[in-house]
Amino acid sequence: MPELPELLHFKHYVDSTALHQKITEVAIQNEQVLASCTPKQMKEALEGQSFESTSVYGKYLFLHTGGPQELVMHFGMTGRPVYFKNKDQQPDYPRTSFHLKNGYTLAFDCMRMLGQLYLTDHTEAFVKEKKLGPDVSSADFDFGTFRELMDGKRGMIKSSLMDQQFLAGIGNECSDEILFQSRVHPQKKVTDLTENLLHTIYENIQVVIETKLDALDHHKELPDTFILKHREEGAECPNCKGEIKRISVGGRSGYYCPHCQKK
DNA sequence: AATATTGTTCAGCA
DNA sequence: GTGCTGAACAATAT
Repeated sequence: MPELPELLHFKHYVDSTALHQKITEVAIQNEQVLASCTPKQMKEALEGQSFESTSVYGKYLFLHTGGPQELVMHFGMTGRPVYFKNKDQQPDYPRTSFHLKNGYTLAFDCMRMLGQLYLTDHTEAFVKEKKLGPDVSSADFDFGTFRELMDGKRGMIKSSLMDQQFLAGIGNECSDEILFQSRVHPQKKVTDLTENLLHTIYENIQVVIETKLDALDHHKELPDTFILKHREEGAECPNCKGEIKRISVGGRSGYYCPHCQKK
């Protein structure tokens, strides 16, 4: 679930809760989620520090401390940050918990344990090491950049959108929505896209991310015109009332409307 | 009981 | 090198 809109929402959540509080203890419930350090290193790097600010790049959330090391969260399929005080608000699957001076805890909650925590001393070096493409929510990500990148692609559009080393932040659900809004078949070859369609896709990347983020931040529902509200086989297409179909693209299930989205 | 789910990574093949 | 497929990772719901 966590794609760029969720990551930005998580950023807003952490920014409005867990900042500027001394970390009194780091409790590691499951070592498996530590991707680049030992429990000891994690504790030594963060205990006594505080989270001062956050930033997002693609599907990674960076929690900047005043110290030399910063924390990086990757949420896998089922992760989320949870800020709570009392036991009855404690999430079900905390894998690492950051206890704060004010009595609250910021937990890295991750049911399926595919999420990872990293320590890094440079955000930029981390992004480079992961070979991530441009973050699609960045102001630098203009149409020229997008078109130039697409020039070098030979595969299917849905796979390309989801390739984090190509573009950072778009996952399975967002790619389905971007392509539905653009009326482009998920398996259409990038080389077959016209300049016009490329521009439509580019615009819809922003529309989908902004709409999803707005819905998350303000507890609103997605518009009924979104395929994400009808994302199951046999559901009714909100545009033509035809049947939504499921296909496998790049090893993932893609949902689309065969009538509205032609190759 | 079998299958699908979300994201990443890697092996194997064209 | 690129792209596609399938598997593996974990745990849950249907």
